[in-house]
Amino acid sequence: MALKMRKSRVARPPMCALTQCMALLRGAWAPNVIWHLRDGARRFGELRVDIPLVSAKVLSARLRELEDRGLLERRLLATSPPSAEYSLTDLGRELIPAIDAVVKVGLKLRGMDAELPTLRPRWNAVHRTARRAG
Amino acid sequence: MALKMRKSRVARPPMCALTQCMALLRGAWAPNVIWHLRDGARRFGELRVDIPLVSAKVLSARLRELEDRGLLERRLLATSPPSAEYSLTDLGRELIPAIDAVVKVGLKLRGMDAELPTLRPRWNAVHRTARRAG
DNA sequence: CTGTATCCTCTTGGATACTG
DNA sequence: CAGTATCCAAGAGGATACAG
Repeated sequence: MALKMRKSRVARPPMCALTQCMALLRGAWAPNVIWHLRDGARRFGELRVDIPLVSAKVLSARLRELEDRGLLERRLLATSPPSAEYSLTDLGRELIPAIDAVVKVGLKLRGMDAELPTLRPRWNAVHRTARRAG
Repeated sequence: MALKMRKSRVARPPMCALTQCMALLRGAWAPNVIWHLRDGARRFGELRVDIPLVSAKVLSARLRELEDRGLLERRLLATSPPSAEYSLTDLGRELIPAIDAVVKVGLKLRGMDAELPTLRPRWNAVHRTARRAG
């Protein structure tokens, strides 16, 4: 064999931790939800305004998922029009630094040159439903 | 209205930067690929060993995607069994801190209590193909 | 060794309509 | 307001076979 194999350069803990932690942030919206809860509780409708392109169904699904994983808590409010508040748990707050790092990189990339090369899986072509008569 | 709306708490730049940057890391394997290239070039087969559960097709697709986005470079080697090396571009290297933060959080979560609650979309139940007669 | 092609499944996400 | 239900589309990913 012409090349000698350079193998097992990483002891594997980082890989698993990365995959597992990324699994917590799966999907297009989970990080955004956590991000918008970083300063305190928000209500369902508020999150829909914070994250304009997300549909009610997906936001609902993400919130439930993140709740199941113990990253956030749901609190029913006994108001006249019934409302709900979502807030991060301590576990959920642990993810803030990671998301923050991603945000920083994202900002830096646009700042430097960074085309962020036409990456709009389709989150640009939608825009119709989410912006409710705004 | 009983509650006053607390809206536009975020000026929106972070949200877009988050989404855009997360789009660069889409999928289960893109972050792992970048992570395993952080110390230098790796060949296709080496990456398959580094990231044991990834299939050839997906690894190929991710590599091409990341190449298209300018995050890594592919270099054909004129060896007797033809081989290829992948290495991060400067742009790709920009993402290291973000991934690093995710890894750190992942490690901390397992360290503290963190069940990382049975989150194995299916990356645990596979294991058959990727481990080639290991 | 380095991929690609096909086929198939599961997940994510959107649109719309509907309930409490 | 806060969701849920249904239907549908696109993407991610795996298995297998095959090509350069």
